[in-house]
Amino acid sequence: MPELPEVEHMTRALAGWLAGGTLGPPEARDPGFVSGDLAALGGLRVTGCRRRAKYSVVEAGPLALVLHYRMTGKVVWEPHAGDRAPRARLRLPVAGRPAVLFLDTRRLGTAWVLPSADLDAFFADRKLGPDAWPGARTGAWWAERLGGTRSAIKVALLDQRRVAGVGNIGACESLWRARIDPRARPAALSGADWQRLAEAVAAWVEGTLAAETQPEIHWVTQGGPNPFAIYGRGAAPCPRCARPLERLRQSGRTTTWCPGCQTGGRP
DNA sequence: AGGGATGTTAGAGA
DNA sequence: GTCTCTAACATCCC
Repeated sequence: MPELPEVEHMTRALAGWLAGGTLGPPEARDPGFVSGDLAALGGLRVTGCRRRAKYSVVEAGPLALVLHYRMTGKVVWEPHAGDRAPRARLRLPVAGRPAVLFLDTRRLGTAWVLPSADLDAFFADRKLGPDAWPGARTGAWWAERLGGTRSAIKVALLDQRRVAGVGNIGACESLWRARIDPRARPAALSGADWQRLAEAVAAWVEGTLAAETQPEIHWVTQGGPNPFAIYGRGAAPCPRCARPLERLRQSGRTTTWCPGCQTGGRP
């Protein structure tokens, strides 16, 4: 599930659980998702936790642990109840504190242990663009980052090389909030469209963060009402104009949108 | 039962 | 180089 705000939330949780603590010997179940010398983390003191795009970075002096949650990964505190045995499990003991677990039922998530000095190269290899949040992300900033592509704006938003952190939900929700047609070509967007997009992405990130009230993340699939304005709502009436929502397929991903009020840049 | 799902990556082809 | 599509990863949910 995790997109930028969920990864931000989990990274903050990691910081609260790990910062200043001394790691014990890590243990991995079905460790094909881990690369690098996991055991070497044992005995190191965690100096900081930070997020880059949809990655969490745990820095422990000379070594860093990088986590990517893909579709179903998450981090929790031990003991942890309620999950069926996840396919992937990485346990990080912390002296005098509860252990931290990285769990992933599907094992699509990945963990890397690498020298801290190699972090910049690690992210450079992935060709990630600048983070969508935080920072001064004005309409002009978005126009510069995405304006040079001929792809539809929805597809451009998902391209992590242009701007990192926006996923399928964030793209759909932000375009709806900004009243931009997901099929619009970036060249067709006005300054006002870009400005609304800038505000919409920030509102999506900050609203999602504000909705997480516990250190352990709450997953949409754990039940409860759909928290999104339009994502996953099929042909329900648009919450803004009441016209039935529609779905599109763009570059292999489903776009939910409202043809009634998402008119910015309309082709 | 089958299809789709919040992500990334590689490869093919236009 | 840009862009699109497909497959793969593995599991769950409708």
